[in-house]
Amino acid sequence: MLTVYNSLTHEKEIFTPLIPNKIRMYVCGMTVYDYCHVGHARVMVVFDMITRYLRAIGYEVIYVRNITDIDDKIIQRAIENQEDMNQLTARFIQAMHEDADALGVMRPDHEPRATESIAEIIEIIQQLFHNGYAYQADNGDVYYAVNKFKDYGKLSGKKIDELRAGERVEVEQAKQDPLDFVLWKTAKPQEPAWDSPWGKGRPGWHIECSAMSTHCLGNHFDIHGGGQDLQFPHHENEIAQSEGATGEPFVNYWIHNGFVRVNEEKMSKSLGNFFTVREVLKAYPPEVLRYFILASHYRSPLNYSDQNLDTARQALTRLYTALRGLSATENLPEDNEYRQRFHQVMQDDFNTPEALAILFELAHEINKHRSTDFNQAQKLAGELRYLAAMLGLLQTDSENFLQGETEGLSAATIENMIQQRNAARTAKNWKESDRLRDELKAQGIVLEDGAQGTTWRKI
RNA sequence: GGCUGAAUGGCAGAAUGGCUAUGCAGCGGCCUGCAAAGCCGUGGAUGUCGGUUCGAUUCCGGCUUCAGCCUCCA
Repeated sequence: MLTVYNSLTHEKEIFTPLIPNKIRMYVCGMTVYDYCHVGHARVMVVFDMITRYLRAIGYEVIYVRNITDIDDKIIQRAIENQEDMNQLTARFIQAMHEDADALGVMRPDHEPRATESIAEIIEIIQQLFHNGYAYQADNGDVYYAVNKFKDYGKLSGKKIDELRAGERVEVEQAKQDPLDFVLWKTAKPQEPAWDSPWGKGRPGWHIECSAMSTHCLGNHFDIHGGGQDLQFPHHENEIAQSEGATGEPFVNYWIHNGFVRVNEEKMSKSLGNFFTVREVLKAYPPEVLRYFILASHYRSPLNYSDQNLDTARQALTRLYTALRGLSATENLPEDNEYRQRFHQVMQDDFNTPEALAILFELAHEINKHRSTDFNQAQKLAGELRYLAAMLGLLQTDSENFLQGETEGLSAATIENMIQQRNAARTAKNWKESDRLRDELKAQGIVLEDGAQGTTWRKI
């Protein structure tokens, strides 16, 4: 039985899809005017984990994650760069895909782009006009009349009156109500624009998600996800738009992941305290970043620091060390205690920290058995890889992870030095053998003398 | 000011009305030429004040502190 925390009700709920065995999920993706930072990585990894897990337990999942490729910041950045807007977005879409691939994030089934969904956007705005939720102001912009939508605030727990009381936005004169938000923006000269019944312009931010999600998944679907910061106003507005246009319930389960923090402060573009994914990947293998993200529950804050990434690397090293020398192709054991517990914790709102703890217990068992009952160790290793796959972890070869790309010393050089050292050891020339070991250590290579000979790994 | 959420051992991070989280770090031992890895053992925690209870870190209330949203943000 799968339970999921629903932001709409603030409770863990038993998950029931609208269509048996089929899950339709939409996640708000990136605005592509810059490189992805760790906060974006968290969204990608978390919903990738969720998708993998849902598929692993037998659901057919249609996963949609949009790309926002038209918005104020993109236009502004293109001007700053003196770059064609489409060229700019194409560059960062490619960079995003590279980052996602590195992190083991599978591509969504659909990746709709705002600029390719203009027809759907216009259609839904027309529907909003028809239902009395939209109006065109004197300046030509089209707005959503928030006070027409009865349930406004149901996701974020905000009340319209309180929002008004706390109003501190500069009021756009054209709006009937300060809370109204734009559906269609009239184009200024030089700005990218599309034809519409309301003149040349471009879509507001919120409407694209309503248009793309319902277009890809239907008016009413199962899961809508994104970062916590989108809960208000973005997702609140999406509900108002979608339900206002279709007259149907929009989404059953809202899933929001927590923020990444730096020194107890939200990592964000506006604060400028962000680390891009590619920056982090210069210092750490991508799987370490993925592990780091999954080592906290998706709704908890995640504190970014080198120390925490170092710990993640050590933890992952322990798992890979347990798998070392054991083939992954062995037959899986029958259903067992570990697997049952793994599913139990994962089905409790995707508790990946608990799931990882179970993987460590497996690693421990493997280590205990490997010298006494190799066959059993082999089976447990198969189980470990099988369960880790549901999290998108431990999918590479142990040696690959432990030895990695050897910068500086080549594998051949290292092997050569190991041979020299072993010759010295045979001659009981400890001074020389220790010297060679220290020399390798200075290059970041650790030697381990085992029963089957000497192995090495990177620190 | 309004609304969310959080406070767990040296660090990270789960869980639970009474019972081992887990990883890293520490300590003792085994293994090793010495190490490393691994194994065995071990110390150490629930912000604060009340309440409910036989018993609360866990439930309820107050307080303090922190983060977030209320403006673009994953």
